[in-house]
Amino acid sequence: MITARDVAEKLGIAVSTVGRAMADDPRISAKTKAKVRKAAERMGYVGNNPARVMRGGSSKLIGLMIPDVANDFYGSVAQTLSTCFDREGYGLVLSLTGDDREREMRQIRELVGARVAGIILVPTARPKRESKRMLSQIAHIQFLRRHSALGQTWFGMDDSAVVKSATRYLIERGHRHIGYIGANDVISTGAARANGFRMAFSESAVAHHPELERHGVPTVEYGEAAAEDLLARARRVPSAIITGSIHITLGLIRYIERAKIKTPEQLSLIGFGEAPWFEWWRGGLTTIQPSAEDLATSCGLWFLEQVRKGKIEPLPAYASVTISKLAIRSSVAEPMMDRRRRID
Amino acid sequence: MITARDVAEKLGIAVSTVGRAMADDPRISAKTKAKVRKAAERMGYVGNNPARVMRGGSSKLIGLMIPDVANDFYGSVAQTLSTCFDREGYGLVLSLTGDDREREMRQIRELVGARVAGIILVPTARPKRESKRMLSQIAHIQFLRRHSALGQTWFGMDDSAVVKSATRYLIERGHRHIGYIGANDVISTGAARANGFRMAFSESAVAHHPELERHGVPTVEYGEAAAEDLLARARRVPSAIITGSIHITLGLIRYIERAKIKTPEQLSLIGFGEAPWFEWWRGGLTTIQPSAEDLATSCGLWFLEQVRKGKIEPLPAYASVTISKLAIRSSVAEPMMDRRRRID
DNA sequence: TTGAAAGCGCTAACAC
DNA sequence: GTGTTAGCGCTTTCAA
Repeated sequence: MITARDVAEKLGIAVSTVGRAMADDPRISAKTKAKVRKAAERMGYVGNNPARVMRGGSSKLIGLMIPDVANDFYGSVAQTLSTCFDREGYGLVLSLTGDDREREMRQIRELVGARVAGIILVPTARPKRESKRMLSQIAHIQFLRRHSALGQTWFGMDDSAVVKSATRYLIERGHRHIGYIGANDVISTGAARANGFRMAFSESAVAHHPELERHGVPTVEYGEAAAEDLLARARRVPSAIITGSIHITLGLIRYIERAKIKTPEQLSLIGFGEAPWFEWWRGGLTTIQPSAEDLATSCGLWFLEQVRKGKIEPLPAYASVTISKLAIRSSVAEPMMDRRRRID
Repeated sequence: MITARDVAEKLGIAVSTVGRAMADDPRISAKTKAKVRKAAERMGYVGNNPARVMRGGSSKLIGLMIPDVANDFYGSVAQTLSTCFDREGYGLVLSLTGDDREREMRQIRELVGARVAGIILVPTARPKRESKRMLSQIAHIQFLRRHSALGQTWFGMDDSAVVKSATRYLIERGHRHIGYIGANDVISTGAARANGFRMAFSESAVAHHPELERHGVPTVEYGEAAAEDLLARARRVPSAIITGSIHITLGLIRYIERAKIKTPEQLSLIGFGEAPWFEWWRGGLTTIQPSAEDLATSCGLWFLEQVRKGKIEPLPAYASVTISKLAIRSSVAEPMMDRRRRID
């Protein structure tokens, strides 16, 4: 592979001159610059970033650690961030944790080893001590989920507030037995969203039934199983279900389709997340809708700014909350009369 | 950040010993290895990959260049490859081209600059000359689409065959006016799939109507516009439509939903791609289904093997075709009788 | 079994 | 305006 030295020798000048010309150093004459540029172009010279990094430069690479990328939400996040970074000449290293702390730790090690300029991460439920220590050596920012032990820099959404308003929406429509399926409390968003769910009841003087809550690992499989479990109840069968995670929403839908449950006649639904097809599913799935693009854009721009300023750990403490909306479509109806009578 | 020298000094030994111990060199005594490992662990030492690369090592980073990542197909591809690479200690650099050749060229330059070990790419319609030249310096493999000018290494699918069989499926069900919306012929998969469409007619002695074909850039917007255009015809309105791209399928569905067209009563449909919700959309969308996982897995494993063997350009000429299937669901019916009479 | 030293490609400090 | 040189952190001879 062609090096700056090759270009220099071909032109009979010094390597440093080549370097300066390529970096558009003001001390170099326009004539030399043109000469160097042309030769570099012709010879197919592309600067060696690892060498630059070793000299103390920043790596132009940013790590993104997310649970997975095969769904609309994280897909959009990756898409938005990659595009955002690309505009500033930064590349995106994609690390998938699978929500597994061991894998998370290995990935952090890889990223630190690659000397990325920074890391944006959706932390797992309980990051390992080693992960924390490694992160403390490198500029990083938490996305969506948050652990105070991982730093004070976080971009997230209004988890509690939006779930509360979705729950209130159901209560106002007459639902009294509302099921909730969400992530475990060890995940910060899981705790916040469940909390929003409960707050809606305490603020409305309608009884909250803890036995209608289900919490677990946010996967499609868990969502499907929890939905089945919740609807198999002998009494206080929920007339509506709210989900607090994208994967769980997919699992719930999978179950509803499998069990051929009529919505919203037999069951009202409020899903979580953002996918084009939610608009079409059975005439439209009402969802709690965080904006992946807004969230990722604000996070990406802010982070780039810090990285470019050469900010090292710790980054300034900063919390940004992106407001979500409740996209009202057709999956919520009033509960069936007979059932409501029986219940109240 | 802690270096090998720091560890060496703390232990009063030479850097080379530290390096060898970390690399599990057989010449180093077990005792020394243990000592070094423990110190490294305690001090939070993580080897500097850029430095290794400069020494001549490989970078443990592989570039993936795809048009976008915010859809189920490419999302799965990225997911599968990232997981596959991770197991072997390789990281994935995600570059999105947006199907734009300028952006593609810049991204290639970035990847070459980062000295990635190799590149897996879905090339744009007409890569720039400069892109070709840069790629010739680095191990790379084409994915899905293929340009002979970019090398002889390719992993793709049975584009022509599967579209042919899907078309035949419609013909056998009595459809005579079948619309096709696919990518431009400058994209290799676009040409191959359109070809399969035409072959189905020539093999079945049913007239092929070129005016029912639409070709353009494979985007949601184009798919939506082409669908509208195709269904606005005064005569020979298609009784069925096949799509030859994921994005175009999404655009077609968007139009069908917007125009409130009944499927399959008014129009039969065969989509392209793989998304969980295709199974549910209006009782099930029949689709041409390439397996993103299979495709990505075979490509990833083969490529890793080459990269690990330290293979440089040109990679051995190799073409692998992953077989797709036609997932038959409920979006195809026989054409309406009156229309069929009128047509024949 | 371990140490010393060279050198990968680049940039920045210091000449001239 | 351009050249010379040192050194980033690592691995790999070559010595011991």
